[in-house]
Amino acid sequence: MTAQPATRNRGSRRAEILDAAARLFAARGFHGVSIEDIGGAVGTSGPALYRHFSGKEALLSEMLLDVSERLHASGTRRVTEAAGAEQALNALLSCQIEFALNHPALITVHDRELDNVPEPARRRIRRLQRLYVEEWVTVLSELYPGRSQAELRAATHAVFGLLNSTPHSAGELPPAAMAELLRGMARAALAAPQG
Amino acid sequence: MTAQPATRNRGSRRAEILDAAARLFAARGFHGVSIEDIGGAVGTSGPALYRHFSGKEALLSEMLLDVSERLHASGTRRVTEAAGAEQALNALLSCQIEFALNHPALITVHDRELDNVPEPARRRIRRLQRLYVEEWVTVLSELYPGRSQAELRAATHAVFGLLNSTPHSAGELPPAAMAELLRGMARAALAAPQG
DNA sequence: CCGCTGGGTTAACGATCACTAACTCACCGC
DNA sequence: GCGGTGAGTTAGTGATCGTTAACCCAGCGG
Repeated sequence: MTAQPATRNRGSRRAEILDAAARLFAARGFHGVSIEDIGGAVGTSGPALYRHFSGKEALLSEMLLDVSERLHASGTRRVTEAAGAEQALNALLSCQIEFALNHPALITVHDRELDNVPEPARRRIRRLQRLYVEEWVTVLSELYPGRSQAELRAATHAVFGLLNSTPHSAGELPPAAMAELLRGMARAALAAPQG
Repeated sequence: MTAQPATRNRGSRRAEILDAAARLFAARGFHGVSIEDIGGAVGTSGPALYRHFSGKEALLSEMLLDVSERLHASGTRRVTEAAGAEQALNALLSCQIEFALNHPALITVHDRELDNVPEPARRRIRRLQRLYVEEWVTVLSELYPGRSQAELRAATHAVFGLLNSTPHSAGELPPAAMAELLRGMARAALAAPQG
């Protein structure tokens, strides 16, 4: 429980706080978690957080901005590296599945607490989310021409819901099996004949 | 806006409050909504709610219990009426899709706010949710023998996530098209070859 | 006309919360 | 040794919240 008291590497405390806060926010919601709860989860008590973050909302803002940026950035990178739409879709699926399996709390907070983020950051997060969705839609419309953008957008959100179900079925299957199950279900769902 | 002041049919006020509270809880979370917010949404102000509910947690309890009961009851009814596993799955899908399209706020609250429900009611709600999932698993294991219960349970949660994505893609498609899209995606996802 | 009941009001109370203030102290370059 | 800085502490403050109390009043059965 007691961390090494000396020689903490830089910024590791911030990351530790963000991690604990993500778990608490996912479990009880932003307003259901107090500053003291977060402090207690990292071994300090209460207002010590203000040495690292300017406030509770700033903490949430940074958390969601980081998630949106990581998803969007890794999505873009893997898509441009891919040869063809088929491989691009596989890359996007891998990204999202890996994230959903390794960071279920962040995934949960990411699509629940956006409107507790104050305005300057909210717009940036929403923009990154929109760009990420459009990345999926672009790949899918190349892979399945003849289907409308609206339909593909709805299908993308549906696949996100499917993949992000991991917090609800934690422990049912070993992670590798879960990853393959989700990948197969997502691919089949996207390839389903429309209407 | 102004409801007829006299001759309210019995209990309509309770339903009105539950409806407004569901929308608010879905938008801002249980702890992000105050009693005054809920009162204001139904035209009264503040503590008038205590004429209809014993408290804020009781309101949430009744809301989630009602949702769980409706899902489980209609699921059971439609499954026993169905001839064969194929039709049973279709019935379950219809139930869940209709509910997800017509009551997105209730769906959202139902899988977010369970642990804000006090203990006596929480166990009942969890039990109903578990029975509902087992209903799906039973039908699916008849339809796809050779797949483990754990895999089918994870697949069921994944399909719930897919179907309950409606709050995220509201307005992308007309409701009928959305229903057919979701049905097709869910069926394909469930029929996907495993691992 | 009276009294009851259902549903509403405002005022107040105690708890909790985010945040600030004032202080402490280990560590580190010089 | 010594000042400075990063990171923690406790005490306190103002706001907000859930809940209760006390009061009000339309409608109605007798």
